[in-house]
Amino acid sequence: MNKLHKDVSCSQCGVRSHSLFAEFNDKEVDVLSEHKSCSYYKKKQAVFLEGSNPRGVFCINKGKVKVFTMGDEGKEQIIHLAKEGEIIGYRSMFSGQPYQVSAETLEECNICFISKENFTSMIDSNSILRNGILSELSKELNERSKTITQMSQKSVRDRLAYSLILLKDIYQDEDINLSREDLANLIGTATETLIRLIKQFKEEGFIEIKGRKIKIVSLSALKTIAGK
Amino acid sequence: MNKLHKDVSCSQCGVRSHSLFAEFNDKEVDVLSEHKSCSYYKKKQAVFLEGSNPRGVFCINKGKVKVFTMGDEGKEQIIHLAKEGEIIGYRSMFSGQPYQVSAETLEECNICFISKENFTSMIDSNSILRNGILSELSKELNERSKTITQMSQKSVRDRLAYSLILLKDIYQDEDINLSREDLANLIGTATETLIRLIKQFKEEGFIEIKGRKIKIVSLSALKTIAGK
DNA sequence: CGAATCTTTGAAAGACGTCAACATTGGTGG
DNA sequence: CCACCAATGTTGACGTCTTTCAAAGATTCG
Repeated sequence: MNKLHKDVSCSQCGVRSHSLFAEFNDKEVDVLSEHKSCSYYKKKQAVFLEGSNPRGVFCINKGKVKVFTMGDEGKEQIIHLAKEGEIIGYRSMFSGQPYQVSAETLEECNICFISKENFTSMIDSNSILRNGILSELSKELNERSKTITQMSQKSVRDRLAYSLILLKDIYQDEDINLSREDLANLIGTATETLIRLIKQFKEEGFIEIKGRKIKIVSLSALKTIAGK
Repeated sequence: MNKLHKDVSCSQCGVRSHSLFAEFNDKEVDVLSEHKSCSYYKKKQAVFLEGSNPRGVFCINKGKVKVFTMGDEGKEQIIHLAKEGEIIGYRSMFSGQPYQVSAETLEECNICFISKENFTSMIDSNSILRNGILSELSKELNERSKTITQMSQKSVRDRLAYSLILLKDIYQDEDINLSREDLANLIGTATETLIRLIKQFKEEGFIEIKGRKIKIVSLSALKTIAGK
């Protein structure tokens, strides 16, 4: 990716078709495009911070972002991994609260910004977008219910299997490329415990390790461990 | 409460002012009232079931309801406790999925039902309700993020303290009256572990026990344990 | 009053976190 | 381009929190 970032027009944006803006007509896309601004983010750069006030939403054009909260003892809990096409940062916007989570890039990213005013006016005038957002929020709520249940009822080993399946979806054909610490913070365990379990999975032949990168060899085995 | 339940008019409903319908004008309240139907639910009665298809939303007029998922091994995880004035069951409705959670009364309840058609048409025509729902969904999402973090980072003891604080809010001046199993399923632990910790809290003087009922004596001590 | 359900206690095993030491890696400046 | 340092990853040992199983009390409700 070029460090000298060029604005991408929304009409040219390859990931728009997978986003909440997929159903926009040409006119709406143009309006959107006029009102957004794009930025290049380097790896590990903050997108927004827990406690600050939302000024708009972020649309990921390229790259992956982790969304996390900071626990009382300063340990991160990763709540969500966002990839190309996803919009982040709108939840707290609707509730009028400061951000309850932080977002940080996991790799180099292009991320567009749409101001609160523009976004809310789009919602008011566009029932498809509105319904898309309601649907999205509802699905996320369901996902988080599931995560809560997992956290409280499943062993770390089971959760690792489950998370690897999730990550497969996010990284597609690429190898999974997260720091051990991030992976541990996603699963909700200590880094050392995670490392031991990764080793187990490798020895059992479910995954391959190349440095920090993880390649899933037997998705089906992982699914068996992860449960439903 | 009388088993022979009488329909309450929404205009007469004492808890409407704490609900999403608080901002409705007289006309809107009348429309709402016409389209809803009320039912009496006995204790431990199902309101809706995980896996079934949403046909509308439920507005709690009286009583408390637990919302929970069933983990792989058949253990409940309570996601939320709903009380008077709350509307439940609309999340899956928006996402077009079957219910991902079940809801069951914790005590005798009066619960009104509003059909999907009526509810969505209200949303479409009423931007205040719409924004209220967006705000509500967002807040819940934030709460669940916090719960995930708690589940993964806090000890059962800390979580018990936290949950008791929450329950104080729900039961107000009444004593907390949940089965040990429900309390364990809220906190995400085994019933036996919960019982041992309750005993500890009693011995430490934070709470009093009267049969299954729990009375909070020192909220501040619990807050210290629960953390931020 | 008795059956069923809920609650409590004990004992033992296991999962997981923490601490400490060591190994490896990747990025940076020389 | 290399060498070095800081950050990241790995391993071992140990303690403890939590679960599980089993069984005995206590309540509740018909």
